[in-house]
Amino acid sequence: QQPTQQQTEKSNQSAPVIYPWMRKAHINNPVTNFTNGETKRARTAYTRHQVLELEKEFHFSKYLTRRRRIEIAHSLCLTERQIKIWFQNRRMKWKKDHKLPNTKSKLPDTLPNTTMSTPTS
Amino acid sequence: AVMILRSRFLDARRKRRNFSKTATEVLNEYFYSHLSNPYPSEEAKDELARKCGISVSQVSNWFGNKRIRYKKNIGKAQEEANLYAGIYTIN
DNA sequence: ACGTGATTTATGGCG
DNA sequence: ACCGCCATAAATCAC
Repeated sequence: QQPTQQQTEKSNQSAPVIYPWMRKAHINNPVTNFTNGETKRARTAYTRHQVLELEKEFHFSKYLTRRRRIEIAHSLCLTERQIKIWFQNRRMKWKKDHKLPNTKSKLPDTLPNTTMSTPTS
Repeated sequence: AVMILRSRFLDARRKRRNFSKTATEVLNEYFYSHLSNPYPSEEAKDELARKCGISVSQVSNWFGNKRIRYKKNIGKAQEEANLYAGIYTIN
């Protein structure tokens, strides 16, 4: 067990730089992984039933009243916060799906000049 | 049961394809030359998307995946990817 | 089987 | 104080 090597090789200047963005974030309610000693963040996968119901509700209305949120939370065994966040995420997804995938040029109109050179699809 | 299988057909990720080699090269070049802060601005994403022939959200996906997967390594084959930026960290 | 692009839960900042 | 939007993290899916 003597790694008598200091790794003073030529490839020395590369790896060890750790910038702040590389640190872990959001490491709460971790799941104890014994096999590797790793501590992973738990990400609960909602059941098909839960998603189906949420999806139905979303189709009915994109926004929730406080009252409705409480009802759904109880009926699906999720927290109010989870319901709220699910709807937020769902709205984001809806926006992504719903906006035209191509020609996202946000140029309003009123082109200053007519030098538009053949958009060509 | 059939419903379940059916829903998988409609998933977009079904049709997943890898980006072109040049696109990946462009993205990696940006990533490694901004290793200290690999968070492209909206304008930078726009330009990367144009250069790579992919959408802006695909650029965002790529950087999200890249950051997480880089972190999960730190000092593995990541050194070897240093071929891209060398030592000139522009940030 | 694994690599990689995409999607799904979840956080935090800001308005 | 609260809630929505947004960019992002992290895990996971699926080809």
